[in-house]
Amino acid sequence: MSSTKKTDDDHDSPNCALCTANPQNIICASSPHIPKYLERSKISCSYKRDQVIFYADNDPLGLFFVKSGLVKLEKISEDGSAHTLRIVGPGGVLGYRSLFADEPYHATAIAVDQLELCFVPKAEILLTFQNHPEVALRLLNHLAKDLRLAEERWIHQVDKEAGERIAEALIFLQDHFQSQTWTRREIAEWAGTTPETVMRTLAQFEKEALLVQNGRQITILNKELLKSKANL
Amino acid sequence: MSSTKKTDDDHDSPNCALCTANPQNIICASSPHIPKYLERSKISCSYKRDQVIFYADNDPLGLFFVKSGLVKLEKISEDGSAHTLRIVGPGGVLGYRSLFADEPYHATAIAVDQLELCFVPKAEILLTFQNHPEVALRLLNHLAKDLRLAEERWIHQVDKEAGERIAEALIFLQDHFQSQTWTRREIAEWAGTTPETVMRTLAQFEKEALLVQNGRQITILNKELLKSKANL
DNA sequence: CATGAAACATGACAGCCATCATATTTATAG
DNA sequence: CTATAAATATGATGGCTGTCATGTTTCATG
Repeated sequence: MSSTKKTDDDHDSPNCALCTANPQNIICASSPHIPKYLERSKISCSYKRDQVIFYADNDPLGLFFVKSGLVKLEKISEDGSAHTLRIVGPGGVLGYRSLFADEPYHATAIAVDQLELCFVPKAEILLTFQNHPEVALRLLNHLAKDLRLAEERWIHQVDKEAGERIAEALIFLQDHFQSQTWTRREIAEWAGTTPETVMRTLAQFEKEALLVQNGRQITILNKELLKSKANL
Repeated sequence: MSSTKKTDDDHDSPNCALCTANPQNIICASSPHIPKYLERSKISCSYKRDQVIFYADNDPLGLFFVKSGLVKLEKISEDGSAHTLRIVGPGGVLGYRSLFADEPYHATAIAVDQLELCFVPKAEILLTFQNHPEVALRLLNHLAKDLRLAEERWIHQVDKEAGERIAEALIFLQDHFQSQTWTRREIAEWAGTTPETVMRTLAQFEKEALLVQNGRQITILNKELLKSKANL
């Protein structure tokens, strides 16, 4: 939705620039003439909390550029429990792993709260990569960092105790998405545990004066001590 | 070491072709004239079991092309326990994640057994990427698949019980590296558990006639049942 | 061949934490 | 505003599996 609604076709609205809103987005930052190049194919979309952008096992449609809001990439395991693999915020891009791997999505993308993004279809993206290899190289760098992050979180979730993982989750979520609040379940799905364990641990941390809870608002009082609890 | 040792400088030995041995290697398969392009900079190396190719936290030196043998990428967590992230065999490439991310290695590369590889220094590789972007795109595809694999193994190690993980490990290791045998510790480090649990589980699987142990040689008798034990 | 080290094997124990149950509070929608 | 669902909170329980201990076998190396 644009604030100054000129036409009901958001396609060509100047308010829906991939880059005007987020000049730091990884694609557009790669080359100054990419933006207008992609502008003609992009489609604005908005989602409410818990709505799905794409489902695991479906084929990739293109790339999604997050304008505002957060998206979580969630994987449901055989026994039904959900795990949050990554969270993408403003300026971030969604769907590039599947596109490059030429594989179906292996996780489901879900809006954390009110979300605005632009979609550019696959064919257009592939054309862009051909004409601007530097864009692909930029994403390559991003993907390589994603792999490190994934392998690090993997090892932490296997090795660390629940309390350590929850402390680490609290610090990470605050560092990256300050203003956002999370349900106990969402924290659990990020930390690789259960909502019950998150609650008990939060109560314990509060008793130790590491933080204060006020509903979903968690204020960290002693970040250094919390970090040491996380073994960071 | 080449079998027909012409000079003590293995550099230009035709036996040390990146591609002659493994025409399917991901770099050389991308373009027919890459091989001779890289040939002049490559250096042959050989390692014995448990020798280190590179250490975590060091800066990337270049790319390693595996000619024969296996390399495991191992991450040691704060508490000292080791986790095998990936295993790279003949035709595989080592060190590309760090190179693309422009980050230090985050895992240590260790020879599983007798290992032969070629090293091409970083500067040469970067030059190749500039002149042959299709090579980078090929690695991009590989990296995207690596990320899926990492996220899948991550979720499995967090969710599944030790027995399931060990069954999965046995199937994976047999499917990919048939001839190789592994210590109980190596299986544990791949499956995310301890040598003791691996032993107990193997004994149990043997009692259930799923497999036979003969020292380190494990023969799978009923792969389908083992798969169902792994929830695959 | 000898010898020390590493791998293999098995038992006992304990503690972390997932699971289930139940009650209360907060959100959400009609 | 009311009703229904979801989220929060807390207690009780049990089992998986990591840890430690001990003994045996195998391996590597001089």
